[in-house]
Amino acid sequence: MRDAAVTIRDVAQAAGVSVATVSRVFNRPDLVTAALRARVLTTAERLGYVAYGAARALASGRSRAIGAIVPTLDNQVFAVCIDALQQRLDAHGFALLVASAGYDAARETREVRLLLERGIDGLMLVGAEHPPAVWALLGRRAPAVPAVVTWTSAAADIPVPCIGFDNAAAARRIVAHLLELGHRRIAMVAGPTVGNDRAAARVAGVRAALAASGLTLAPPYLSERPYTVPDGHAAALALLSLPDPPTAIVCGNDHLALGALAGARALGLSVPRDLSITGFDDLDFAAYAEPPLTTVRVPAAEMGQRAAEYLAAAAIGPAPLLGTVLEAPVMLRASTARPPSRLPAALRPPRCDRPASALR
Amino acid sequence: MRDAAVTIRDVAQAAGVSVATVSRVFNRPDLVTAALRARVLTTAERLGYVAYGAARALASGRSRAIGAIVPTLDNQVFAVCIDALQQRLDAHGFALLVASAGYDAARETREVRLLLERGIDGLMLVGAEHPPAVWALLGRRAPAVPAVVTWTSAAADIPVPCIGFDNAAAARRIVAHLLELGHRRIAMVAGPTVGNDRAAARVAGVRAALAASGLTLAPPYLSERPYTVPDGHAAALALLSLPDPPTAIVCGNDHLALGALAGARALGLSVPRDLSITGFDDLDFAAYAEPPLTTVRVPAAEMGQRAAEYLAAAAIGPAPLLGTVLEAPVMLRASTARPPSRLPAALRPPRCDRPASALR
DNA sequence: CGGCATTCTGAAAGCGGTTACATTCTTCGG
DNA sequence: CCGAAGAATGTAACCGCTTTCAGAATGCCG
Repeated sequence: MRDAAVTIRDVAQAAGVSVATVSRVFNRPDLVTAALRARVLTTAERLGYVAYGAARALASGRSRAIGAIVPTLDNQVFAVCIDALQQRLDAHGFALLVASAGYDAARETREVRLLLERGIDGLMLVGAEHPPAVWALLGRRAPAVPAVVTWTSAAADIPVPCIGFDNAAAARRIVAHLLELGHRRIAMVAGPTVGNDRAAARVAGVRAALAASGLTLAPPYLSERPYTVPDGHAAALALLSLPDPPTAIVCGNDHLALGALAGARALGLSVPRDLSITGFDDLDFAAYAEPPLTTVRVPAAEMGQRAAEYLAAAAIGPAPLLGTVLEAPVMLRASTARPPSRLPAALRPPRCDRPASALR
Repeated sequence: MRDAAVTIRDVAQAAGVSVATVSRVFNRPDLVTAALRARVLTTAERLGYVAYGAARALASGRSRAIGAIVPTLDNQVFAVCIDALQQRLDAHGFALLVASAGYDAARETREVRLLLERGIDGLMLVGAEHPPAVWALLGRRAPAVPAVVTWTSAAADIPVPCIGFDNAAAARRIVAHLLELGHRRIAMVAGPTVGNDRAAARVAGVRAALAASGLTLAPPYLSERPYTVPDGHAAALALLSLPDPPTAIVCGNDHLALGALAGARALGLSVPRDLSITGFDDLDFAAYAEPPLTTVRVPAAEMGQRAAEYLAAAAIGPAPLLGTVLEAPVMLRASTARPPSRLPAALRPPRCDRPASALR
């Protein structure tokens, strides 16, 4: 395969020095005389020498590669994080191996193993909830492979530092906003909570805020749906066809909220006049939705950057960080307002003198 | 670093066999007796043995890793492609190294070098236009590292296969649709075309379609903007404040279109009654925008999958593929309609008896 | 101008696997 | 029952680079 590739030996020979010197020119340039260094560099350039990472990793014991596993890259919020992670890692000379686990614990374990096999020097994970096998795998190498967990701040029982935000608190704040506006019938369309501590924390936060006002959250006011726009649409339709429809719908993320917005529109409802809707993530379409979406801004890029800084450092020496809680502010926009004083016309039971189709 | 890591030698010793046998158990299991194989596997499992990729790569000459460089992961369309690429690669036992080049040729060259250094067995690139250094680097290893170029179908002068679609044709079709509806004043908000053959091809396509109807495209009807929502907003505002505003705006991607939609709304225009707007990409918010966006569906996931299949194959043996042109259908939705019969009220020059603010 | 501390540079031993080749063990045909 | 072909396993030579250690070159001081 790499038959004709230029190796360090070729460079050494062409420059009339030893391989050790060539190696030093690239790794510890300060140890080599300026003149020699220049000669080697020139020769290397001329020959088109590209050091072979595998050999380097094998000899030095570090791969200068970091792994990251996200639930999916389909969701822009994770993609943004990965983008930031990669750029920052790049600045430190690390490469990024990505894998997506699709919200599946078994697949995640598999990916961790694969990444470890690749000799990664660090690993970024999303969320606090991971199969025990993951932690076991991580600890196997000695010393254990440095890892960070993002998207969460609850560092409770996990053996690695967190760089994230408080999902529950953010959910609480957005519900508090709704309560202040006067809403009492507040429903939630959550993401799937099994194996997903972030989704669960958001539900818990909503529930806590409601409880503080003597309200509760339970099906059918609480529904769990995959994080997609069509699911948000369907969920909103279901909620709004309830005999006692909510005046506000809290969505687990912006995709669900965008769908809910469309659902409300399909029913002839005006948001926020007839119904308030909130999202979570603050993706770039959120501020430009119709109406602009009140949502929680998730510091995706910043998590990526901080994770990169931490992992780059931890790959070299001992880890200087234990936990970081980032801000996740509520972005108040036009999709929330005071609840309507009475049931919106579009939701009222059909009467004989009006076309029943309004309810569809 | 990897002091206490379990090596193949540990497994061999514990299982009472030679390292060669252990290696064979994992790579050519058919060459080992079932009984022995089982014994080795059990021992490996018990010891928690994880083969070290770097050593493997060094000894075998292949890293089983593929690289991918995209302009940015911020744009969902690329993230979707990468997600598909990774999943498919995973099925073939390959890992994925990603990097983003931020539409910057120098940065891209750097990333290619870095990836090559990592010993990748294949590389996915976006678009046909790349600095010569990239091709040089790719050919340096012998045989050359297999590469694919996505997002384009114009395989003209590039030395690697393409898996993509015809940007110009898609743009032509969407403009044809507009022309059929009766539009004559058609403007375009394009992405930055320098160093970006896709953006340039879209402009060319629009121009070709217009030319076929005796129309032309030039500033101020043509403006280039970064691919962001706010830029689409600003561009639409600029276009609509022209003395002779367009009745349709073709946008280089969905982000620009979403911004344009918001811009039109801000001016009090109703889309599509007063103005038609089209996008490109068909991101998941497009169908749920208000109004739903007429756009071109870019086969992002499919390009990722096909690139994975090709690269996985090419990494093993000779490449079985030369070029694939995928469909990029126009999705007709509600953001396009016949042009208004006369200048919309909101765009008419202010008169003394109406508030001038309508124009802002 | 010699001796010693200080730099630089080179030789060579791995790093943890893979794999060509040698060796040993089976299995049969003659 | 012997010998050879064939199957299974072991031996050891790399893969390309880093890094320790020793030796050569240089600079400084007395």
